[in-house]
Amino acid sequence: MAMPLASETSHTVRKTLEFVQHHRLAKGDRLPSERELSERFGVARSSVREALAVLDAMRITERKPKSGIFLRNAVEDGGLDALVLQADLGLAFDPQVTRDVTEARIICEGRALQLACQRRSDADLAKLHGLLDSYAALIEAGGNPADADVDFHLAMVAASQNRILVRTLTPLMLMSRRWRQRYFQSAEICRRSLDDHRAFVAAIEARDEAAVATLVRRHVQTAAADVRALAEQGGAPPTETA
Amino acid sequence: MAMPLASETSHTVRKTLEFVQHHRLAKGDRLPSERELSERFGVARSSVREALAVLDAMRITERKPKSGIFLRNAVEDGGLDALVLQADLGLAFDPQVTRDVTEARIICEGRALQLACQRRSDADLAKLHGLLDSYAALIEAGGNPADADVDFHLAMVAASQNRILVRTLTPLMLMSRRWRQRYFQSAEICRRSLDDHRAFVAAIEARDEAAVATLVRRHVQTAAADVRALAEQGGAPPTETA
DNA sequence: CCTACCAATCTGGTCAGACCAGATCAAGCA
DNA sequence: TGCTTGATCTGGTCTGACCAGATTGGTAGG
Repeated sequence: MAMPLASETSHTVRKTLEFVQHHRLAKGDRLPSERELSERFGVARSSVREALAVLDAMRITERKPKSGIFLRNAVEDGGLDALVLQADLGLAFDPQVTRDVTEARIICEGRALQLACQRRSDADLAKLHGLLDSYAALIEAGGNPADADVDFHLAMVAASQNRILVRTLTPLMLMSRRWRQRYFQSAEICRRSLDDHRAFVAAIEARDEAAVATLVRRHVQTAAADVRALAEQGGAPPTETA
Repeated sequence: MAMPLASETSHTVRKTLEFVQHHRLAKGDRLPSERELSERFGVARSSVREALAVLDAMRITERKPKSGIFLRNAVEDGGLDALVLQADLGLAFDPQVTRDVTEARIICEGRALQLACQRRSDADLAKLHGLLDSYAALIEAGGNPADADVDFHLAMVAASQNRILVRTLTPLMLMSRRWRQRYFQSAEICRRSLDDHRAFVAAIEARDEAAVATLVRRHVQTAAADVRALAEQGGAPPTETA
């Protein structure tokens, strides 16, 4: 799951965002016309329009009829989906954003898991145990658990019985998915992650809200720190221009 | 602000969502083909494709090449933007959703405003005072403060210096915007809202985290209760089929 | 009667070109 | 200089076409 983009439309969305970033366009700036973009990107105008419809829906661009296409927000000020898109596309990120994401995750997930302690059903617990097992198996097999990690965290949040919290946390999880894909290449880190997950399930099973709150803070902050360390030693962010 | 939809594309998005709702389509169900939808809606296939691109980006639909269009999620399980869309379109809502939104808002906004107490700058404070004044003036003039209310709350959250929290709360606020538009027709409620806003600013100014937390809980819960009461006395939800 | 295979059909993906009407802007007139 | 006006540009929408893979129904073979 979690790969929203498909073929030419996504290709054009990517190209457009890269164009914006490359040309340092700011809020209110005007983009080239649809016709020029289609020529520049080597796709039909209809494809450009589909991409722009998506960017419009994300409040990144604004198409003023008979006038032009304008940047409504810097990409980083658009909706959360825009940030997920940016992450999926491997575009550069403002470091402040990653710090803010970490903080927001701790707030939302922390409280969500406390609610999960209160409200979890036996079915929720069974599902978590199942996910835990497949998570362990995946790591054992040497796979990259980035996606499974997202699923696991969202399943825990779902035990709060609040679907809106799940939707709220989804983009926050997906945004960090790419970063963690590198991060999880370390077997040591995978093992530690698995241990944390076990602790999470145990705490939710015991309805131990205090333990869960502490776990969330430690788990998310540690992960963020590790990713940051990786980024620094790995040099510049992955702006991989296609 | 906060009116994302424009012309034919939005029209088709709306029609499509209405189709899904009317036909009680569930996750995994298949929609009619693009060609059939275009005929049914009386628009060109290209317009249908733009609308589908948007719905795809919102993870509501999934277009499987050469196969068909499938419902990835019930509308209510899509991204938060999808819910905002649904609210803007005036489509019916599951009551559980409104309860979940309230809870999520209390969690996120409560913590965000505590952070705002710690981190607010003088500029933040000045901006809040400014918004407060125009809010008061708007109510005095008999205008509907629904949009101004959204702006005010987001400005408070922005004082937390965490842009991701702002982005997270934005859809939660926008979603309830419609409900509150009716709610704010009562002068009494407007006055109470203004008093609350004053209290918010005072608490943030005094960096009183405890007061802010209490205020958020009371403010949001009261508003939700009032809206619920309105909905019950007002009869069925506004499913206004165009 | 059931299975296996194949061709007509359907589907999304993409492209090309056309028309409209309002916005824009520069040239030309007053 | 200032204002009008018309050529040009822009997004919005439609029509129609081709491609290649997915689907499916019917037929031939077991």
